[in-house]
Amino acid sequence: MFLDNNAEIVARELLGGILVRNIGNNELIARIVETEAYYGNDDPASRACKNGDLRKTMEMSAGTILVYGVHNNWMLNFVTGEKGKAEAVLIRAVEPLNFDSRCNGPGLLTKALEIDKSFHKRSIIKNKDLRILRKKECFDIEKSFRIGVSRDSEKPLRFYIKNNDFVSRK
DNA sequence: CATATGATGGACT
DNA sequence: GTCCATCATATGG
Repeated sequence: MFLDNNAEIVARELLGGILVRNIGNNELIARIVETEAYYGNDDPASRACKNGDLRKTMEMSAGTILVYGVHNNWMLNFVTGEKGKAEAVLIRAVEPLNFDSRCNGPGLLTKALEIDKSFHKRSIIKNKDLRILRKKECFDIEKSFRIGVSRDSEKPLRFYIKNNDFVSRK
C-alpha cells in the first residue's frame, strides 16, 4: 500500500488524490492539493516529541487516521511508514470538487468535511465515511518549508500542486 | 481539578 | 507582513 512509504514520499503521492467524505446521503469529494510530512524523531517542528498520544498514534500502522486539535481547529493526518516509525502526513488544503466551501487550510478543510476527533485512530483503509482514492494525473509539484512552525528541519517538507488556487499559501 | 500550549485563521496595517 | 481570540488536549497535583 502506498501509505507504507516514508512520509515524505507519501506526502508527494497524496497530492492529486481524491478524498471522499460520506455524510448521510451526501458525498463530498475533494482533491488534495497541499500536504506536509511530519516525523516523531529528529523533527524540531513536530509536537510528537512532547505529546505522548500524538507520538503513539504516529507509531501505529500506515493508514491510521490521526486527528490533532490546535486552537479550535482539527487537523487531518494520515499515519505513514512502518509500524513503530512515528511518521505522518498532514493534509493542509483540498480543492472542493462537488461542493463549495473554503478548504485552503488544515482547520478549514476539516470543518468543511465535518471531520473531528471521532475519526482519530480509525483506519482510512476500511472506513466507509472517509475514503481516499488515488488518481493518475500530471502536475508540477512545488515544495517549501512547513508553515506555522517556529523551527523547521533542514529540508522542505511541504508539498503542493503548482499553480493551484486552493493551496493555503503560495 | 488547574494550567499551559499551539501543525490556526481571520482581521488588520 | 503582525496581532490575537479561543478551546480541545496533555500533563501534573
